[in-house]
Amino acid sequence: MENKRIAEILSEIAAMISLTDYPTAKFEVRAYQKASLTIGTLQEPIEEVYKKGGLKALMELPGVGKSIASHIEEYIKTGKIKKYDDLKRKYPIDMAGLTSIQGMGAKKALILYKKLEIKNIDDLKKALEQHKISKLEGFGPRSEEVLQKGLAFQASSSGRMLISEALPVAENLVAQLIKSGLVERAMVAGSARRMRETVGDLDLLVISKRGEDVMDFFIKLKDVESIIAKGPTKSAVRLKMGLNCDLRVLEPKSFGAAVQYFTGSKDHNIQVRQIAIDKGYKLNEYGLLDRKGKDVGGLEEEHIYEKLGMQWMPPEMREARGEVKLALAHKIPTLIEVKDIKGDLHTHTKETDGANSLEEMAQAAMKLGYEYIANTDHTKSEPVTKGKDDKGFEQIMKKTDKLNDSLNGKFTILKGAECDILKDGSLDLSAKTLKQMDCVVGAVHMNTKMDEKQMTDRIIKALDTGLIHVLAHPTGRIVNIREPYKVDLEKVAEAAERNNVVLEINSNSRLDLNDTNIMLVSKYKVMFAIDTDSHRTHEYSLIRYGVGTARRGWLTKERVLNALQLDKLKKMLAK
DNA sequence: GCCGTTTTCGGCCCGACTGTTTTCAGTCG
Repeated sequence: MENKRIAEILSEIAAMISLTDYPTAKFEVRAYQKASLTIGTLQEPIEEVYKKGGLKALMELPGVGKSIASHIEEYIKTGKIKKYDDLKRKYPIDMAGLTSIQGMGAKKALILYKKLEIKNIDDLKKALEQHKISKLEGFGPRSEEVLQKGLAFQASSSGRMLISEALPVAENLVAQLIKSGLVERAMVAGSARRMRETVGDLDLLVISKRGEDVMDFFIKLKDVESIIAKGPTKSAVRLKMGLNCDLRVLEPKSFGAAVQYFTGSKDHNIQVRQIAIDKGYKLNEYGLLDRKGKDVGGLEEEHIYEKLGMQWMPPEMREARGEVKLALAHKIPTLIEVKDIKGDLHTHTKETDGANSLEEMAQAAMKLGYEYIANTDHTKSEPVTKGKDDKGFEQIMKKTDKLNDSLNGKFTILKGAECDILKDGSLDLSAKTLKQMDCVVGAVHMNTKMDEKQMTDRIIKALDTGLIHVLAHPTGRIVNIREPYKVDLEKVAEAAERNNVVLEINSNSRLDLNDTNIMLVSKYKVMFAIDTDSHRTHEYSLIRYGVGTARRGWLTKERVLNALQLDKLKKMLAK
């Protein structure tokens, strides 16, 4: 799976083009950035897209035209892109790495390269330590401070990758192992199976009698960058996408115990092992053994838990947050599943910053078996997104009515907006416009650097208008990129309960609310909406990560608004 | 470089903020 690498190359090309000054450069930059975003969020391996439909299929991706499609083709065929290599010779800088630091763009990176020969993050660190940067023209002590902070934030999140980037790669590796014919079973374990929001490495398990052949096959896969260790039962490799991956080959009789063991979490396993000890057993990755060393566990993970007097529980719950107690009491809740989701209440179109038309978004949702979506394009305070004013939304709503008529009730587009909650807690559209909408998603995007009380008051004031149905990404964070703003979530939940406002679990790269926040606010009588915040049709597939996050927060479908059928949903929204 | 109720050329999101300046460039959203 080369999606991440290709996305990175495209974005690096964009950065390098931004250093040139021919007239159309800035538009080219945007084109490459857009294409990078498309490939980066694609859940299907780009090689598969190409294999199925060739160059034409690539060109159907939003923002990908003839030229970028042929670059991608070149990469799939040869592992190289000439345009990229040429630019790289001109600018031998780790653009992707350096520009990933907040406060550093392509132009600054170029100056630092020319003046101080800074090529990568390590060079930057050294230059900062020696305070060389503040002495440069155009830079000052504040510049050093900002970059220092950017580096620190990056270091605190580095090495762990967003689940929606990591899991498709893991699943693709599993698919290749199964396809090889060398294994009887294969699966993803570890934190990826538990749907943790970020994962530090990938753990794969297979059953096979041909361990050495499996390993030979595994280390030669195209995804592998280098081999860290290789043996007949355990190998570890560095993947090109930037994570390490462990593969274990097991005998069938150990599979259940190994799946349990390697799924974790570590703390969960410690608790489970203690129960095994209390019952006179020994539990390890090879089996559940009685005092005589006889394996009594059985072949599946379920058998292990059963034998210990516990109910099996979804991997998402295994974080030692009380699930072991529940399992012993046989009170594990039935968690929400992807198939329970009936629609998406937070979507964008190319009217603002999306890539597809409303019709395309609706068609794609229908294909998934959804009953409805809410169209929630941006409002005017965000010119970046081409955000619309009252007039703009009147037009969008008219179009939506027409489109709904043509759909004959087979599918429903709810009228809405992702309405900015402004600095003072007021809303970015008039009450008159908002009252005409079925689903208003309120969101904080700007002026996020206020203190906790100010931010909490701001959000509560917005909720108290009674005009908001869903509070989007309630803490404003983006995983690995932006920290949450300071806000008292419990007070917000209290206001949400009072105003019948639904709290969002954003499935996109925000994963906001996250698992612990969901648990925190669950004690209030609030509903949740699991949305994808899709800006292109294929982002609907991110729903599994929102559902995974909800499951990590122990949510059942009864608490999820968009698990309701349309008529019931409408009644709830009307409240 | 992409894209098309403006359809194969000529548009394409732009204002706020910051730190460095002294009228602005770079970055971010």
